[in-house]
Amino acid sequence: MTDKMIPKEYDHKKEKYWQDKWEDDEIHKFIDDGKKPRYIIDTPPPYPTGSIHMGHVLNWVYIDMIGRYKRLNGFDVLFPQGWDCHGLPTEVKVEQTHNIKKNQISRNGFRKLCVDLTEENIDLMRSQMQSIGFSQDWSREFITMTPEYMKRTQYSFLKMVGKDLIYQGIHPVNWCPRCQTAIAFAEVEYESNDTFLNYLRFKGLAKNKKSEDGVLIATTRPELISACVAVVVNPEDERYSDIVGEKVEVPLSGNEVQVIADDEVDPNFGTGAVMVCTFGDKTDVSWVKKHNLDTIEIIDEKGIMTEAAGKYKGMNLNECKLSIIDDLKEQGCLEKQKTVGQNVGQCWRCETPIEILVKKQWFINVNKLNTDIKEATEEINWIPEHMKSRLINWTDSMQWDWCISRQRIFATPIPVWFCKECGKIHVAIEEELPVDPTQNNPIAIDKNGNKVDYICDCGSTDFQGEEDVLDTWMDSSISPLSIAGWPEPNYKDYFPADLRPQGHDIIRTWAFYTILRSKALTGLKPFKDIEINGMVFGEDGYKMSKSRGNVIAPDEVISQYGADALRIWAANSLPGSDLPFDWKNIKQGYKFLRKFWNAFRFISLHILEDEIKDDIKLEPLDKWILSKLNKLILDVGNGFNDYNFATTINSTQKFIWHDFCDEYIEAVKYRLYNKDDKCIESKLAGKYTLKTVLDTILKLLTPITPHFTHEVYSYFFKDKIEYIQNTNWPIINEEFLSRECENEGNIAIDLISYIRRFKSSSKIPLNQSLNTVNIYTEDEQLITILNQFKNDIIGTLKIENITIKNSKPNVNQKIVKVSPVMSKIGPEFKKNVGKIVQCIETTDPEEIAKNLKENGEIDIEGNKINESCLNIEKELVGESGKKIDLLNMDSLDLILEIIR
RNA sequence: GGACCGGUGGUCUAGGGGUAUGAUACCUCCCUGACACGGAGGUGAUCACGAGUUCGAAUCUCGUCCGGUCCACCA
Repeated sequence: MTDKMIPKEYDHKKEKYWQDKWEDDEIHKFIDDGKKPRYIIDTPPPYPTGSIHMGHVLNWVYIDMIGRYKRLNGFDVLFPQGWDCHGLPTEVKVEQTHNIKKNQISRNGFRKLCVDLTEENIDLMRSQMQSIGFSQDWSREFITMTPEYMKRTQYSFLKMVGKDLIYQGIHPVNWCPRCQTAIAFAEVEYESNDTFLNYLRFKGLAKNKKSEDGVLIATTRPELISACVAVVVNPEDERYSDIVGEKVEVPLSGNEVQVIADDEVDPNFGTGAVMVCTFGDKTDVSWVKKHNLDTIEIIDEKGIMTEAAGKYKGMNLNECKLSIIDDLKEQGCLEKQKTVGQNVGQCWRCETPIEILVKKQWFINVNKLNTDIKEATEEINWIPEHMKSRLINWTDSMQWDWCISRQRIFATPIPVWFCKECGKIHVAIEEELPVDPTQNNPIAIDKNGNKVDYICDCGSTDFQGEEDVLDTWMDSSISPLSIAGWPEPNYKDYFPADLRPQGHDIIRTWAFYTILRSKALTGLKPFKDIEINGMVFGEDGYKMSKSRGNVIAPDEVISQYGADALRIWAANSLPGSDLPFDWKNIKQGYKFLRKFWNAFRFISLHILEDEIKDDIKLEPLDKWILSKLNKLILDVGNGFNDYNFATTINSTQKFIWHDFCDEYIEAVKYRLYNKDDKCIESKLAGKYTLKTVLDTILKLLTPITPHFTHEVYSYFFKDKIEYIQNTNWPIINEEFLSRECENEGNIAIDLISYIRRFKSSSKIPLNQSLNTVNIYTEDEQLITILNQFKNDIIGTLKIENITIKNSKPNVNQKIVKVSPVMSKIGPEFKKNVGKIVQCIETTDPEEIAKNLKENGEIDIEGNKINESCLNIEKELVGESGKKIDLLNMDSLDLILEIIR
């Protein structure tokens, strides 16, 4: 042990010192020499917004605990950190900051501004992560906007094109008019609000009677009326049976459309007649396809009405809606308006309502991969298990292919050119990656292996580079492949990853896409375990969000209570369960560390000067705490292996605070302060035990509170730094793992706390000695046990004289109550329990006790009940001497006579 | 509308066939040679509701209500 001054109080400000030391000494580096088994973590690459939030803290504390736990268990851990850079928010931020629009400067210029902003944000977030003590190997950092990462993303595109899984096509796509790009279904979120359902009269054009009234349709989107291509009714709906097949006239536009029948129409909604517009929603798309209807492009990319809208051209959607409603009213076509609730799909990044436009886009053929995805999903170990069904459900609900092209700038370019002569698509070759086709012409490799200009089959060398870029999820969905070094041939040494930790909000995106890509590119599942963490709620019980004003920044907590306290809060939870933020829990963690620090200071006073030897004769109480310690090693290990973090931290805290500090340390103090040479052995046993417990629990706590344990551990050494992170996880010592030692110790602890309580309630100061304690019991086993613990009992309680007598004191014990022990009686007597319990409760307790004493059991209608099935409450009766207290313990069958 | 998770002392929580764990808050007492930023006690829960299975249900089954999350979506 060191002679360094140990401060009276633990200073969490020292956390920074350890973070820097770890970084300088690279103790979290992935060695990769093949000497240790590898453990690969597919760390989430967050979007570089500039600050991390409590959700990140929860997710990364889990990752970090596992990483540190695995390192202590002899694994070579790859814990990289990535950044998912591309995407709209950064573009928007750049546009705001520089007050420009993306089209006002060159693509490269705009891209450069995005890169600069992203780098700044990564720097900020990296240092915030370090301030929580996360143990990433920063030499393995990956950034999706770097050329080397983009090369992998583009290569994965090439590979999937080669497997016929990617195609370009003209399809309706979800379109964000604000971002002016296509988005995937996974990026559409639904918001509910109220709107008007408008009832519009379409004039019938046939000459028969039935069609005179035409048809009344109900729509929430009258602004699309000029794009109406049909009216649909349910084939079973008798109201419309005569008009099906007839033509009707669309109000305002005057177009003639046909009334068709389709059983997807709900006759009970609105009027049971629907106008199909291109495109109001997803059902419109399917009707257009099914009935081979026209499409009328009425909205442009910016959400402005086109030529096809006639007089409404140039208006935005809302202006158009108001104007059309006015005109409909004027013409008498609007028969009524009714408020209805609806869910509007909107862009998940900017919350603008999405439109469905028909566009030429790139798609991944999801249907070809669905079976593979589900197969891999089943092979993966989901924690918690029930999260698996979310992915299965999502996969089953896939209707459209994944649209992977975006009409933006800051993203990985799609490595494709179009021949300006013949229009043929040319996909880049591996050798020219990474490439931005808007900046470079395609190349080819000639017979001699030299790079030459690519010539189209038609002979042209004039190419138009694809301006569309890839969906950001195309970058992040290869993260486990990228960290494994794919497509290097040895990537399978690092793939599939051992662990994918992530939130449940991105199961349908990140988890789904990663599994899809991994199966498509390698045929393998991307990871073995997927741990899904819950969301962080504010103190008010709702999801933390700026709009609710319930956000607490991690920095705020760290500056007040330190990163370890924050980590304890996060660790006290389970994967899959949402976790409310709670200052009380943070403080509780902080208090725990303070308590442990004080215990450490006490221990250090006693193990400072001596060499602690191993071959020592332990006292029964030492064996008691050591048995509990070994049980703790088992529990904590199981907790980490099963991702049951709450159990881990709870059982550790309970052990340290109560078993160790409150009971063991108190009971062993007298030995440590004893100057008598005769007691040297038990003193050394105490020191050995204290040292062993301290040493072990530091290791058990290191994954959770690494700063604290490194600080404490550093006092074990004089002039050098040894990292506890570089030691080994404690091995369970089977010899000490003994239920018997624990039970016997519990008896002694019970007795000690009972007498302590007596002192306390009798207002005797705890450090004042007791003249005499006589223990009376007729239980011989109990006598043996108490004799073993005699010294510790005397010492702890400062008892001058103690006797343990196999007899009764000169008083009477009265049996006041006998009650059944259900856990014993239940399983043994099953159906007869009712009678037995009733009998016990109605019989005089003294009589039961008498029977029990005489026969060793009682007989209730043939059922033999012995003492272990009964709880016998006794009371002492009789005069106790003035200075003598007689106590009857509930939990142990003994009587105490105490002379003060 | 569908799926999943949950409803346990004032608050949060463990457990998941034998009447309940811990934390926090509150109350009482105690400065004992690591710690009053501590310790010892105490009050406080018919485990959402209803029915069923069982000798016995917080625990299993079914139904209801409430909360949360995800998904779908009606024009």
